[in-house]
Amino acid sequence: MSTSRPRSDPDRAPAPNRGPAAAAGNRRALIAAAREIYAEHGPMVPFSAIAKRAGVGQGTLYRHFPDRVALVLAVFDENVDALEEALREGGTIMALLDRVIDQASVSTAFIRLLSEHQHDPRARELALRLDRLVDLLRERDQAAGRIGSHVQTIDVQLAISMLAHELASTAASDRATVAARARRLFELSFRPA
Amino acid sequence: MSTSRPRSDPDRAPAPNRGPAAAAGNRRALIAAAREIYAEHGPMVPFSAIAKRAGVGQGTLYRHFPDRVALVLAVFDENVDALEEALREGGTIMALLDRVIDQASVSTAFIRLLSEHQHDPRARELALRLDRLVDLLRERDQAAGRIGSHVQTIDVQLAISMLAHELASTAASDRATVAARARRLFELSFRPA
Amino acid sequence: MSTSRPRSDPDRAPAPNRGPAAAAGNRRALIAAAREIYAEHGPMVPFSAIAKRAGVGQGTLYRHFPDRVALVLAVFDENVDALEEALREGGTIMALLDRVIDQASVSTAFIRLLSEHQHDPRARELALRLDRLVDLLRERDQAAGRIGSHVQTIDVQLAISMLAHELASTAASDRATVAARARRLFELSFRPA
Amino acid sequence: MSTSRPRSDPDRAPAPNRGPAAAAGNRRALIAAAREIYAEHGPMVPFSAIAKRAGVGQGTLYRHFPDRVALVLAVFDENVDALEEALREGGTIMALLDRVIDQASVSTAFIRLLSEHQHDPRARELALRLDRLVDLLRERDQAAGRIGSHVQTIDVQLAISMLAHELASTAASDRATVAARARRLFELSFRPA
DNA sequence: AATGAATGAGGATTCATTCAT
DNA sequence: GATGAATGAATCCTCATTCAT
Repeated sequence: MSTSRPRSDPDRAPAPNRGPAAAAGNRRALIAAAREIYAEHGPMVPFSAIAKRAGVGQGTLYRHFPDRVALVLAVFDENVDALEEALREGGTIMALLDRVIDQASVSTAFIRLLSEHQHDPRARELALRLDRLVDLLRERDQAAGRIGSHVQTIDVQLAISMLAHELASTAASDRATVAARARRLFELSFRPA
Repeated sequence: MSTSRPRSDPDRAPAPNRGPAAAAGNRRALIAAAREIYAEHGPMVPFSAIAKRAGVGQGTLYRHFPDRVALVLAVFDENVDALEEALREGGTIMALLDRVIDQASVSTAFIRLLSEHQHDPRARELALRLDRLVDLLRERDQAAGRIGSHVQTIDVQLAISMLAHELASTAASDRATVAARARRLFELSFRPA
Repeated sequence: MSTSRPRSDPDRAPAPNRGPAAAAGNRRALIAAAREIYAEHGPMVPFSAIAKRAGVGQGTLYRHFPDRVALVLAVFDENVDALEEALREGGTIMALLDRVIDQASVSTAFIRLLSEHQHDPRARELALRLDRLVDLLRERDQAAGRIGSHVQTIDVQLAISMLAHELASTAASDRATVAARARRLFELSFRPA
Repeated sequence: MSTSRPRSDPDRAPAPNRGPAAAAGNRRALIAAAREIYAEHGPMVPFSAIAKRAGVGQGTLYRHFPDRVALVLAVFDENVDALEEALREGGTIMALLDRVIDQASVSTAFIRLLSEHQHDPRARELALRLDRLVDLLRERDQAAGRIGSHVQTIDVQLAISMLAHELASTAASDRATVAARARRLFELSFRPA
């Protein structure tokens, strides 16, 4: 019956909410919120839940990310940044798989997105970045004899995709076990003859 | 306040199919419709779309299948029947994977169901039937030296699950290619050392 | 998945279900089922629940009672028979109230019906029978000095109606208490000055 | 499969009323609409009818009142405010009954609610407010000799409840007559010995 | 005369998206 | 720039009623 309107979710630090500085902060908060929400509830959460978790209004969410695609891409974009940074020097295919496993919820959201919006140029571009990274790692692994010469880039991409999908539909409690099993299967697939 | 709820205009087109004979036909039609719809649109289609495709009313769908779980299970149940029949004599793990590929859409709907309703006894029971079949094939393959002794039943189950998930989110036009690639990966995983 | 169709609710004796003898039996079973169902679940139960409870098909229910009105009237008709029989000789207004209390669920269903279908001639006729009984009792009570001369037939009817309504919306566990309180209020209203 | 659910055609008629100012107005409009609708059609009207009457969308109704309980309570809450204000000084039990009669439709909706959601704390709390008012009036009436010492608070509550129920199921045209009759019955019940 | 399957309108509810403030 | 209220289409599900068998 109260007529007063609390502005933000109480369990989140109150942020300055105007001006360009705040705008950047909101963007970051939204991406962080999306990570959390996707990890907790999977990719089917109401879009509005992300705004609430970020402590901003719905309008703000839409201002920064015109649709779900834009948001998921922004989230995954950061992941690819991190992957590139971490793996460019000395990384391996199996280390990449391990990362995918660690980031299961985000990976999944992105993989789902890719299958649903294969033709969205924003998605293509991000997928391409990932492809280039995979390509680099594969060549290096093969040169070092860590994986067989039969392995092609597309095989690794497929492994990543299957892994992400599988983890997406695995109960949190079983994820570690499933991840280990799946990892081993692909290790066998990739091993040198 | 009204206790009675009049629902429909009495002078409508006459309904053509009643009685227990039609009921069995409707049941079959609904399962067939579910197959088609799942193949075309994935497992998230409105429940009512299945009724429409089957050419029956919503109520008929609910009469036969009180919820989505019941329907998917009925559909997949038939698949397991067929799998058992086809593979009991002389079947192999890879032949089973090939079947899963052929039945991708149904397999997927079922695999999804399993992850969302892990504790539903109806789902458990059907999963168990599949497990037993996998177990049989694995033992036979190992005895014949077709797959390595490192392969466990759970590995095959995982392969099936990943395959189904992957195909579920693959555009129809790419499915054959993806299926072949994935199949090869698992063949390598399972090959004898 | 079973295709066999059990014909009747298992917790009810199987009745011969064809022919004129069965027809009368079904009619009685339906009325009895309605009593039970109304007592347990109030007047809002699905009509079909009554058929199920009676162990007959939906069609049979509709054959005997074209609508809810017809059924409720049939049920209450029996009650009025009993009331007349019990009270014609030596009955009193307060004894009538006591009966209404005992038959709370049926009384309620009827009272509700009356307010919703005031103009249905079948309902009018039954209401009239009740009115005549009330009238008889009131006159006798007044002649004996058991109730005041200010009491009119309509006052008693109103008391019955209010009592029935109230009990209809009282949790089963509180009904006895409420009934006793209400009874006392009307006793005071009716007492001779 | 689709993760996003596009809902509405983007080129539609522009919506006129947004923002917190309109929100308060809408809330008031919804409560007013509920009053009207309940008066006209009783408490069983589709929830959506209230939204339509208020001239707002369904979502707006649900935003303000997550369920029927919340709405009815909001409506009746205002009534209790008014009752307290009007009767705190110099009010009597019979004046309270008169008010209940005037507000029959709302009283009914609330009384029904109480019986169906006896354990909802929101309902309890409001019921308690009413109880306290009844208690105050009863004591005062007894001190002034306007009602008998046999009258207890629960008797008055019961009278209110029965009155409300009765009026709920009385055709509008008969309500005044019925109300007067019922009022008199309770006056007699309460009068000093 | 009985059966129970079929029907579909309609109520409850959710959420993607827009936009006045 | 931010806010969050408003919107209504769409989905789920229930049941009164009909009617083929």
